[in-house]
Amino acid sequence: MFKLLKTEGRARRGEFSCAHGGAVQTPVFMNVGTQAAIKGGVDAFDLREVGCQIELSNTYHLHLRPGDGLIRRLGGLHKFMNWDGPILTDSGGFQVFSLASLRRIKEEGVYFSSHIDGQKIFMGPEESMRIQSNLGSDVAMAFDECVENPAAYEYAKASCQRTLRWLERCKREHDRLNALPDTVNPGQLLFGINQGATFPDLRVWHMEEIAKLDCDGYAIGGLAVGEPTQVMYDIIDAVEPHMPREKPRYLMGVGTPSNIIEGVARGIDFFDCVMPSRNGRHGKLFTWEGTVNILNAKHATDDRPVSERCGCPVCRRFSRAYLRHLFKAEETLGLRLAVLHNLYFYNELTAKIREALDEGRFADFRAEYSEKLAARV
RNA sequence: GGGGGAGUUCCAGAGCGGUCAAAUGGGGCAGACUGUAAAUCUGUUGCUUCGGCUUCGGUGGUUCGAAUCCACCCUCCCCCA
Repeated sequence: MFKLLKTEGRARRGEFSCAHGGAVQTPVFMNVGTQAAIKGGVDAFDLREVGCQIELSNTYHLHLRPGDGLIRRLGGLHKFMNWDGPILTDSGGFQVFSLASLRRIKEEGVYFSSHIDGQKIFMGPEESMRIQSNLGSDVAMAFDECVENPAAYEYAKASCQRTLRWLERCKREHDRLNALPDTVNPGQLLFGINQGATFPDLRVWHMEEIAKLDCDGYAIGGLAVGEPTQVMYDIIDAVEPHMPREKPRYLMGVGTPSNIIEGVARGIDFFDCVMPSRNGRHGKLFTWEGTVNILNAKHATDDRPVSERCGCPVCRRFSRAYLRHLFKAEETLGLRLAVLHNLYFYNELTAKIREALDEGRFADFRAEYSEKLAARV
């Protein structure tokens, strides 16, 4: 399921397989399609075009609309969105954070009032597992509480203890569902999620506890939610030595191109982030030279592509002037092209990281790009 | 020819004696965005050597003080002939 091919320092080069993917090459960036679509008008065929290896969708959102029962009846999420590659589903734990004003947390689970129509929705570990089972994703994420930073120590402690109890319930329900005769994807894997806010002792304790549950992979959650970047790196440094070496590690929701390089350097294999799609829709384009704001006046007459060294379908065909025009004219084609470019960049970034690892020069790669990619050009 | 209405900062459009460099939209310029309630949100938008200076169709006037009141002129719109 996960094969560690090579290491350089703490950085890892690996291969991950699941029911819909022979070998996902890691480190990998998962392309985010929350509602079974990449925002900005990008579909499953486009995902192939931009080099996506694995897609991510969301339990809470698909449960609300169109409903996981419906998706199950229509043959599962892969068929529904016509993506036959690997899919990881986030559990709804992030919505405990992002929809904080619309929910109440109890021991049994979380009571949401739907952000769409206010309807009362209960989601606990078992519900999240059932929904993800109905979706038939290849990797289900444990239902957790993503705690906002900065957090009070006592709250973070009680929360990660509860998240541990929830993981035990997730595991039990997940195993039960996988064994049912009519399960959509009986090969579905389960990843546990580490929490503990910015407190190294909580993080390490929690990681050691969840490691005992023998999940198929382990994620670090609850980062990039308010704390300074250096604190995020420090927490990864603290937790990583306690993560099972032979299992994939996923840093949830992260991040900027340089966050990804720094995450790899700290032993992370999987990443996901809305940044390439959201920032793309907002006119911010990632390149090897730094970030381009295509809306800036200086691009109005620029006939060059967004990046001379980018091989993406957008840079091969269109100029900065044209892209800027599309944004200014509010043509949705602009959003689509920007998102395609950014996803291509993120997928290429991880491809280059893998290449560097394969050739034993990741340290050089990191030194060259980690800061450079944060520049604005 | 007669009657009525209107001209405000890039645009639309408030303001109708001082608290007006002038509301609010739009446009322009810039910024934010990290397991997506986000094609969203925020700032800024006359000039300035930061003391002030020049703006509300034009000219002249009333007033301590005018985008706001008066006179004439210019332009545009509507109705009647």
